[in-house]
Amino acid sequence: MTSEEAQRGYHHGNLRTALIAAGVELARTGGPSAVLLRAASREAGVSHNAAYRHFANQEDLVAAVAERCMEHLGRLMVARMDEVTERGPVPRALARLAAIGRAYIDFARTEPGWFRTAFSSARPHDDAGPPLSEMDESLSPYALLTARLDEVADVGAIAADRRPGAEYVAWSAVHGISSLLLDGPLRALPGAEVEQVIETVLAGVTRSLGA
Amino acid sequence: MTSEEAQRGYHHGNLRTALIAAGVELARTGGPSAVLLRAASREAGVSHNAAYRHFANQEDLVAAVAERCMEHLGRLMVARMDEVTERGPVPRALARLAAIGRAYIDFARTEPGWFRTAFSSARPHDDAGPPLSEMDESLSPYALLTARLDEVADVGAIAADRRPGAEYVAWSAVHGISSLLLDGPLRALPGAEVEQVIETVLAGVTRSLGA
DNA sequence: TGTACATCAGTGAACGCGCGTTCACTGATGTAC
DNA sequence: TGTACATCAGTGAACGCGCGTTCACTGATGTAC
Repeated sequence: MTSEEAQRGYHHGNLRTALIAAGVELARTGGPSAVLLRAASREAGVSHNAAYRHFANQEDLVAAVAERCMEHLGRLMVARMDEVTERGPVPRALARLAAIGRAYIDFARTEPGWFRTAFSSARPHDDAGPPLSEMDESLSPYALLTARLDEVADVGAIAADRRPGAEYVAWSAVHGISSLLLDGPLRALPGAEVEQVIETVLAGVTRSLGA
Repeated sequence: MTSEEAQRGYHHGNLRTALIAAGVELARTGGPSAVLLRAASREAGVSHNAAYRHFANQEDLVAAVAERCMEHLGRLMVARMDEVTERGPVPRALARLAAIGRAYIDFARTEPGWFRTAFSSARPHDDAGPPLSEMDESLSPYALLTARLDEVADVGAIAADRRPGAEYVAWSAVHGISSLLLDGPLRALPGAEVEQVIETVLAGVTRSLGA
């Protein structure tokens, strides 16, 4: 049902998918404010009000595009995590944690439009209840981070009293440096210095865990 | 010269100041994208193209407004820092550092429009050369942070090898939690939990210094 | 002190732009009998 | 298998909106002599 539908082609059929794909491309270059109904329709080769058959309004389209951007981020994190080659349990767990942090930062730097879009309309994170989105939960950056921290705790590389709230410390640092490199006063920092700053921040996170 | 000018009133005279003030109010409610030439002119009670006598274009106005927002942030940081009552050198230095971090986060939460605007057009941070802006350097959040870290180092509460790059670790964590609370999945977190998260992050920063 | 003139700050009308959204419509697809 | 009909997906024209920016202008301010 889903897979045949996705193959059917544009002119009749999966316009919703096509519009989201077009929106993702617009977001890539121009960020969330470039995700316009008319532009996406144009890109999809369709009249500019056909979109209303698939989205209630522009906000709806942006939300769908944002979800795809978040998925892209999650996928990069998983890919980088899986590349880790360390063998010992402790080095491996720490390397996997660092890898997803690195991926997050790299995503912000190489795909700033997607990064900004992903967080422009993020739904609130609710602990209970059915998910508000259709996104694969295993690609959620937050879920990935939690799993990594659990891993680190499992191998005993983090003091028990430092596990609670560790998500926020790690996420804040990584999200913060990403934002500062994009929008902040670090925007024009030369490449070599950027590398050093990233290393320092990631090391700071590890250290704050008491590892 | 500057002070008489600033008192002269709107209708003839310091329209530039009036437009920036109007822009700051617009930014407060609607963020950087609400800082429009026509809206600011309207607010200042002037025809919508009078602004071109004082600003080259809209971007110019936004940059001026952003600078004022950054000043507001700096002022809050200084005020909170000066409220610290701790007496011993080490607790005092650490409390002053935590106070500016708290102020930064509080500013983001209570004045999200200003916070976003401040970072929407931040000029690159350059180490040498004349300042690109007219902003009082002593109100620069970065300068304030550096001074606080120096203080902490001076009283011996931070290992010498951890001082380099400490700005980035602290700033990233504080900026990150601020952004996540505004735009990220933490947006809808209940107030009590927010307090706890902030405490955890600030504690993580202190810990990462080895203090 | 008075006058001629340049300069400066603001006005009002107009331009073109692209957007979101709504309307009545058309043509294709699917379904009941 | 054929036919009538409902439903669905897309069209094309139009609306109103507010914006940035430019133009020729006017009236006030300041300055040289």
